[in-house]
Amino acid sequence: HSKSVPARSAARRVIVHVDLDCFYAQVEMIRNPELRDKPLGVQQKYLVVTCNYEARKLGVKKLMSVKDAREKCPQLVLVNGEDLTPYREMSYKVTELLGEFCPLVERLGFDENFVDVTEIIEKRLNQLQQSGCSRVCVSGHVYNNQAINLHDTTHVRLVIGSQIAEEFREAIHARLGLTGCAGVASNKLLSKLVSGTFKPNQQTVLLPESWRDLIGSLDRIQKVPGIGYKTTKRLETLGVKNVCDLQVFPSAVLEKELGVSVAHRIQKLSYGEDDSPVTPSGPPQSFSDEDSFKKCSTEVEVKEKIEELLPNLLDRIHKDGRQPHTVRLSIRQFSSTDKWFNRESRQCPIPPHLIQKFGKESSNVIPPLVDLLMKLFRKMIDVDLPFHLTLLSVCFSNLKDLPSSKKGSIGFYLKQMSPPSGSGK
DNA sequence: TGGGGTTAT
DNA sequence: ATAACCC
Repeated sequence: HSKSVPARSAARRVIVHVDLDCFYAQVEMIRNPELRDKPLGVQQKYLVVTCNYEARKLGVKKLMSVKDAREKCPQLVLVNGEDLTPYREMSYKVTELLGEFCPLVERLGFDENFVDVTEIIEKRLNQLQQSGCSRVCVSGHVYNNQAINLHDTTHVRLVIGSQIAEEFREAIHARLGLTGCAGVASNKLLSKLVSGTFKPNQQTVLLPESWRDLIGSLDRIQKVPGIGYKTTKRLETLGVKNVCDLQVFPSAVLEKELGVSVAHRIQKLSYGEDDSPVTPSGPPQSFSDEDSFKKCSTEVEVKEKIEELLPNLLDRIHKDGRQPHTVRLSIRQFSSTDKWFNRESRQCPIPPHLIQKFGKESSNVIPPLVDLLMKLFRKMIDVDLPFHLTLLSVCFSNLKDLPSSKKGSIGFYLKQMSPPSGSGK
């Protein structure tokens, strides 16, 4: 079936990137409609992590401190967003909805999804041919206002992609009440970059002839998705400051500094090339819950914090229906220099007799789990010496389906995968 | 800077 | 177990 792309050597994909507008703030406005017309910020600890457009007009920015935000905008309404449950739930509804259109949906964080719509377009092209219709009309913006050539089949396919993107956004709005942006292009990198070009609640398609302009519009190299903080620092060492520098930089030198794999990948990114597939995310690989604080310096406090984190986590695991086989405890220790980046963790298998208890309603898994986690804690921290933690995190991973005998509410969106159809071999 | 996630080594 | 990346 997948080998049915023979002579069409331009076997180009069409990818849609969907990016919800100020997601947490939108969810909060749905939860409490009175907040609709007010400047709203979502607060975690002393940060405003996101805010609605009312607030942005008044000068509030993402990740601004609460102090600065209130100075800028005294009327700002703040809601606490430290419990991600409502956002996580809405996030999966969006992914689930996109999954109704097509199986290739990949999540990126809570508010972004990539959808490979190549196959949907293939079907629509056939329908169009059969009905003898040659009129196709673009939805939303065309990057650079580039003229569309309807004799160019690549253009036509991207235009149909723009129509599908419009349907995605309409469905998300009609069914979930959320607005967002979309970008349509031939790969994930470009679709993501182009989705941000017209900003709230709009969409943009990139035609292949304009990729240079899109890439060239990136003022800093870290704006390339996939080139992060560390790589940027090392590129600066090499004198590579912008995307153009990276394009023409000698590959051999780059490989020596970053390794073959990274060097090759990011240099292709600098040409707008990205052959990474849209990988269906499916259900989560891990469940974690964390809390940060100013100071935690006794074993008793650590135990209390862990006990606070567990109920919520166990609830999520129970609703998921799968059983975790690994637990991890992560900490962040206070340090005046290098304040944010140093996390350590220890993990271990969950003993089988505890795993069994996970699904059970009445059983109290918490005390033995706390014990297990405190053992992990003592592997990291000598409790006889003074310590100063600023974060604790508990993560369950290595999730396995329970043996099919056990009945439960498998509450997840994963569509029943059709059993391996190829079977031959 | 929060409170999450993923993959590669 | 860590390090990099993403939001």
